[in-house]
Amino acid sequence: MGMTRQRKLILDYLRRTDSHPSAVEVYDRVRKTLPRISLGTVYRNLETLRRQGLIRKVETYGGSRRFDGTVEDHLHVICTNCGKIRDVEAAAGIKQEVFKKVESDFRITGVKLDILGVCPECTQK
Amino acid sequence: MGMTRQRKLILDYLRRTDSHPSAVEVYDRVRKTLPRISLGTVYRNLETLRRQGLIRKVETYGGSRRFDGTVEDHLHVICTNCGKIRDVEAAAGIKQEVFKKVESDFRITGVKLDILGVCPECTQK
DNA sequence: CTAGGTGCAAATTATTTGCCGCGAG
DNA sequence: CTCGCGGCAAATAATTTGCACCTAG
Repeated sequence: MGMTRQRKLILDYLRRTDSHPSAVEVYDRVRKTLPRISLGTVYRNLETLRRQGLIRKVETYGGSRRFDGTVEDHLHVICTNCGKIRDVEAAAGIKQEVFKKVESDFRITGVKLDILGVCPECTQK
Repeated sequence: MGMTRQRKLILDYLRRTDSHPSAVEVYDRVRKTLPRISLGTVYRNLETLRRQGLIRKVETYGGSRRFDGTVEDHLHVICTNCGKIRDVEAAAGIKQEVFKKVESDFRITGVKLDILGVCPECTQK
């Protein structure tokens, strides 16, 4: 089943970086190897890879979506100044604790948790 | 300080509803009273009210932003099927607990926490 | 008066989609 | 052959902004 050259490049890049790039950043990067690839192809492949569970989509607060080659459950800290996203060490089971404390008439299926902060570079300014 | 007719209408509506409407939903509603109001004005006033701390912006996962007339800190549960947003009762200090357990080289300033679930209406189907 | 707000329309930004043609199997 | 994928460009969707006029304070 199709793992085309373009799709493989995108996946490899996401697995190799920890910068949680946007679609356009993936595009710019992959274009160095395949100069004729289109942004539409990048978007389509990102969605395909996500459906296959090979990458994750990272929602941001205001900016464009980012993509993450690490699929294991982990937390992100987002710089409220420049939008930078990094992985965070956090006590295991932190989401489960929240889970237990919520009451609702909705059938609860999950918890969306992000840490907000200011990155070292932005703190310096 | 300017609290125009249009701005007041928008604020009143947000305070009266618990539906966390989008900008367009606010627009449709306010237009019943002021048929010539523009969507641009709605967006501008929503931003102004937010800066004044009178309303809050609610980020969603995929859809358009929603607005909330309740400014006190509280949690949202979001229906992953239809996007409906409701307030949730939750143990106080739940965010502080998360806060304490996070380690990062970022200067941590906050925690973004939402509950995901399926609303009663969508569960029935 | 006059600063800020408004309506309107056009611009931006992010993302998705239609079409057509190519190339691997 | 033919079917999925890719490139390109146009469409959508959400939000923002420039501009000229208007209005509340």
